[in-house]
Amino acid sequence: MARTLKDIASELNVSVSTVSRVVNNCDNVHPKTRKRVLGALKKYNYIPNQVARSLKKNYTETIGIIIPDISETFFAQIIKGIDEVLSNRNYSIILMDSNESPEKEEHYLKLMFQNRVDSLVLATVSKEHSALNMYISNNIPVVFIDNIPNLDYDIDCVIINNQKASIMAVNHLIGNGRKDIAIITGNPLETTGYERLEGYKRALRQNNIPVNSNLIKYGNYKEDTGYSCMKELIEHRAENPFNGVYIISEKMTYGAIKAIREHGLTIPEDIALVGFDIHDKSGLITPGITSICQPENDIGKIVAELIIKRLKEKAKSGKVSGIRQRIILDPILEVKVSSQPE
Amino acid sequence: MARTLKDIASELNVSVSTVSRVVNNCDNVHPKTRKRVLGALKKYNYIPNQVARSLKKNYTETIGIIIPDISETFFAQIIKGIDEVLSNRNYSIILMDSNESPEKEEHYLKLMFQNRVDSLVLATVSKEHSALNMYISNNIPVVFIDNIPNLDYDIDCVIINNQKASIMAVNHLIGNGRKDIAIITGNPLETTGYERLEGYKRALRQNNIPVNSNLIKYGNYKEDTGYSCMKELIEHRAENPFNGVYIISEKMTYGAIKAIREHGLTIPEDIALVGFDIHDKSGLITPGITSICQPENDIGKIVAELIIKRLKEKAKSGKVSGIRQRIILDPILEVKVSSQPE
DNA sequence: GTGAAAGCGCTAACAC
DNA sequence: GTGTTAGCGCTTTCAC
Repeated sequence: MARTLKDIASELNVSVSTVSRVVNNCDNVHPKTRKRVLGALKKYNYIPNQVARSLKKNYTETIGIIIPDISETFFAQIIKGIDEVLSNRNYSIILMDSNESPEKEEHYLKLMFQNRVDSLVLATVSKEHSALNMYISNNIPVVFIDNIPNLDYDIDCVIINNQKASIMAVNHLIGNGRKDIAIITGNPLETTGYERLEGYKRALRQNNIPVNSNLIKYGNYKEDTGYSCMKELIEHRAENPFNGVYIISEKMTYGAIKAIREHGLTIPEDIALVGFDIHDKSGLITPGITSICQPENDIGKIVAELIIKRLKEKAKSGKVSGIRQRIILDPILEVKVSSQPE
Repeated sequence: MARTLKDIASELNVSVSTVSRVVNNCDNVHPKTRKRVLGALKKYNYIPNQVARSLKKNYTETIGIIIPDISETFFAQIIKGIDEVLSNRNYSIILMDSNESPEKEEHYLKLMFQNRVDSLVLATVSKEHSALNMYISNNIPVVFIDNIPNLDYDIDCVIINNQKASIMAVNHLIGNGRKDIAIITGNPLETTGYERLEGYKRALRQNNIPVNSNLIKYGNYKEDTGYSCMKELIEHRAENPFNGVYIISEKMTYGAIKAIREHGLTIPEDIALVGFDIHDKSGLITPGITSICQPENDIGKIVAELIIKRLKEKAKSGKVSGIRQRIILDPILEVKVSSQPE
């Protein structure tokens, strides 16, 4: 079973093109012939070879996704959103997990290209984006999520307003009576780290609170740095007191909470806390963590729609045209107990 | 940039085969020629077309993974394990999320085959496995994880000892003084649901505790059924009292806890609880949830190694040979507060 | 309405 | 050590 067009054709004494026409539902096939062919297709359980098709048609109906950590709910949900839209159109997803490593990301960028994905979704962790050139110069649409690179050409991206997210978080803490607010942010050379830090500073300034650089810690989004940054903050609490903290990633938030508890401090009494991307639908975490959340499913769907649009343009005009879009969604502040007044 | 072998060849006035030899590091190329070709390859930033290669070589260096829910930590971690091993060997992963739907699974099974994946990893949610025939009859190795199908031929799988998992969970509850133990399990037509339920019954019998079918509830692994099953249990508590519960999936555990809290009951005082696949490294959930855990990373790596082995066999003998392996790993019981004596 | 044939980009057997 | 050639399975143009 599942042989080639040729097999089916010679079985029925028709030409491959006729069989191909039936497979692809083209007209100009006699109803009788069609019926015969359809029968044989069924009988031999024929399934077209996408590889051959791709080579011929010069597209693969495949899109690539490179993300830093599939086990982060944020990315998993985005993938689900993309998958929902794209799988209906018979696209397949090639997924690679860079594990926060720029080297792996670069390797994967090549591997994806080698696979000739029609389009790429990238949550970059790299500062160096020369490997993207092959996509750009070959007219392969790239859509950025989460982090966006600093490039001298326009890009498509679907992100949230990161400054706004921070302003919401910090204003909320201030509104609840906290003035000495620390932040655990990401690498400021990445847009997410940078923008979220900027928003934090802006919010403080707007409230006439001086920015204390000793209350700014830089992690790498992973749990252990959330832990170590918080530990440092707590250990220097005498010189640099704080009673609120804002942490810009899911896993760092977990690590930070762990550190706070280990030091016998309580949330929110000693430290009011706002996290990021905390999904605790069932309310299992006590106290409930106030968090900035991103509309992952929307992001995924919008990414998919944008890709479809770019691919259509390309099919029409031969190249990715249209003005690149920065689609910026609003973050959501989910208020729970961790940030409430004492 | 990134053109074809032909382009490079005509640029240098050599044949495509020479260029191909250089690209593939074959010998029988004059060092001088090699150098020239290498230079051109670099200059034009040549990246081989995997699609053409796949068509010619009759394998794609691609493996497919179909799972029911990428946002479950269990599956995400398995994928990371597989990826770690396979990406080093230049394999790419095509991922599809069936979202617990048998229809989607079947569709994806076809789509994967159409993509001519070299091998398939499947966590099936279906009772009907005829779509697997195309893999079997075309000698494409399939490795099952999590759930295994009831088929009349041998299969490769990497799973945990599900009966043992339940026995550990139930014995632990009994050891902590609970005798009236409920279970929220999965569909008993699936092996995970069935085996975990069997283990539960066995453990009770071994302890001379009668099985009360009113304390057995069937969910679908998702959060809302964990919630509704627990609700039912609690509402019929007068007739069918219980003071311990064992829940066989991550998300159902979350749902169940939510229901327990909403009814004003406490864990472990009113209900001692053992969950499944709960990863709470930072100890955020209070009380800490005692849980059966699976060694996901190991599972992923073993799956990948098994695939490599099968693919090697196939390369050698032309077909997937060797006796199919059921690799059964031990579950781990992580004891926290939720199951401790009052 | 149908078939013949070229060709997508590559590999590999064979010839020289 | 290098080139020529056939062909992987398919789509599509062009004849008829």
